[in-house]
Amino acid sequence: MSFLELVGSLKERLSEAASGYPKVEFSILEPPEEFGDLSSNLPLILSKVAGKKPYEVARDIASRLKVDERISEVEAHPSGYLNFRIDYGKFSKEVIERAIEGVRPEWGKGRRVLIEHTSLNPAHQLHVGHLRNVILGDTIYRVLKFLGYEAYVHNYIDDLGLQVGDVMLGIRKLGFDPEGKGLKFDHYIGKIYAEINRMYEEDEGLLEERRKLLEELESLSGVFEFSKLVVDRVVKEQLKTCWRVGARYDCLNYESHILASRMWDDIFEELKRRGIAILSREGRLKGCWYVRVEGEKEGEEKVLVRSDGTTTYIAKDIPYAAWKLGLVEDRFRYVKAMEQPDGSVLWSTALEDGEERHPKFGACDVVINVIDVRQGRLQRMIRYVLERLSGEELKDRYIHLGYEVVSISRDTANEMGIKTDRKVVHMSGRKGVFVSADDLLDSLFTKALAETKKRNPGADEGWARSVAEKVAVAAIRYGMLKQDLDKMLVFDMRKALELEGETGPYLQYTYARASSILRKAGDWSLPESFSFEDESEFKLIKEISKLDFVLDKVHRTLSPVHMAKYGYGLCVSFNSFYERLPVLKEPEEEKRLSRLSLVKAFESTLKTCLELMGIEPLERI
RNA sequence: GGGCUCGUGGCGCAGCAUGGAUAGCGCGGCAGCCUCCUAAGCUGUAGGUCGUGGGUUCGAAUCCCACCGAGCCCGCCA
Repeated sequence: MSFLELVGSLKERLSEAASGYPKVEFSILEPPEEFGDLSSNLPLILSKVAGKKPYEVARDIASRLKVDERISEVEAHPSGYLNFRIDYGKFSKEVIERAIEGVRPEWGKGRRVLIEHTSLNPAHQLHVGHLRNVILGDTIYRVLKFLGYEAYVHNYIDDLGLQVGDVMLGIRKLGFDPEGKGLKFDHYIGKIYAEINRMYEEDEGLLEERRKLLEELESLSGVFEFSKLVVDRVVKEQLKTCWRVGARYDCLNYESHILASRMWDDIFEELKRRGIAILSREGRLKGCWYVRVEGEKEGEEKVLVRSDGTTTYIAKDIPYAAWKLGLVEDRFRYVKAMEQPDGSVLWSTALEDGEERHPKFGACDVVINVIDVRQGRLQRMIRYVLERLSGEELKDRYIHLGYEVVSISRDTANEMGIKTDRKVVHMSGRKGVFVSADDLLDSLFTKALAETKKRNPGADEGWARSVAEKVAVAAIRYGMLKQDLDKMLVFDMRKALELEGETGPYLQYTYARASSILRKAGDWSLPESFSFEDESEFKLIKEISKLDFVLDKVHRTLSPVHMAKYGYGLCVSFNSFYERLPVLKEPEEEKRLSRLSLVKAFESTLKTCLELMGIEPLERI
């Protein structure tokens, strides 16, 4: 029985014991340590409706309560709480055995989920803001996959956007070096992109040139052919960065393929017919087709089709979203684009000549779009249009997983040569103001390599480099996950390079400590019965048992912060156990084997937790 | 102007869904701990009007309202 199940069972038993009272909502929570392992506020709530003193109700319920055998003590506290103690003699065995077995809940079995993340413009390299997106999306993917979902990761390539127009114009004005001037190709194109944006300020005529280029791009001919080559090279380089931090994808969806599929034309007809898309005959939107969300005021309209007949971003997103949900037939063809470092195939949509056999993409039960909060309104609008179209409530099926942006701290901005009085500086690829993801990873690698060598004098160079790379990724991934989605992440180079305290490397270090004990233990097997006596052992067992409790929370909230905090807490518990009690040197056989089992259970649980966050467990560090 | 989000020790954050028992953690400060399973660690200590005011309640960091401060969105860009 896990912690989640224990809480569930306790709640049921409490409801039974309180059957004489009105039915109320109550909770089971963890009290401060001296009050026990679990407690319930049921008597406090009942006292209100029953008009009795909380303590009285608590004693009454305690006397009727038949608890699970894993609960050894029930106390009606004068405060009105019911406090419980876990019988670790009984609880430990199943917790440890289950942890070692690695049982996993299958809450998503039989359900298809589509996660879209990354989706950055193919006009520049990734900066740390994009990294937050990639890492959040990838972590949610890992968790949902673990929970038994049939999960697909999609990366949207906006190959017809303004940014591509900028790049094409930039190349025309600045020239094109197929070698990328010795830079990583996405870095090179990013420089052109920033430079042409600077040039607009001096020469407004360039904007007209770009408009013509965009028209040509949308016609899917002419400059489009060349842009495709550039875009694909940039995407490939961006993917290298994403792979480096452990992400993987199932399919790249190209905007040009959505356009070519003519899915929009059909949906547009339907929107017109149903009166969802409205033609503006006068005023500032004259000649445009727009939507207005019910209840919103005049002036809140969103244009779908411009007066010149071209479509806006939101219009192109509607058929794509409908495809994701299976509201329209799948008109895409698919080809194998490349193999990824994890060995899986990355597919791509195609215009024609697709593979006959391919995984079934789209048509998912749940769609999760990982996009920063600034697009919240647009995402709600897309969902609104889809709801009008399908007549279905999509709140639980079409989810915008919004997160706050990453900005740069004043200190780091100053070090980068950006003068500012403000507390933070917002990143902008267009202005060339950003912290490069590749550069950050390189800096972290260099620092981690020095640390690894310092701690392992004479170690093999290849081994040290491999460890350093994994430590670097752990640092960046944990750093991105440890604060909740609604908090702006202020990037500070000094803090980002930290490898101590609540960081990814701390978790890896703790894992290595446990691995080291198990490696040196030789042959051993689980004892008949466990012998634990120390508070630190009980605490660790309890933490281990909480894995599915935490998974449940992440599943419900889609917020990986809970996984991060859990992994950290698990390690804190282990380290305090580690510092207090010997394992290998414990003279009593039963205790030694019990502790070894506990270490094994911990190692197994932390491993799961790390893998869900995309952090490599390291046996030596 | 309308909408969304955030405000918790010097700094960075958990806790808020489901109100309750001394408000947790990391960094930084101070004091300790390596003849012992990896000190990327551990222990102790100092430091908090939970933005402000009001309301609901026996009880509010948590729920409601107002205000203040910060950020974002409100484009025929994406």
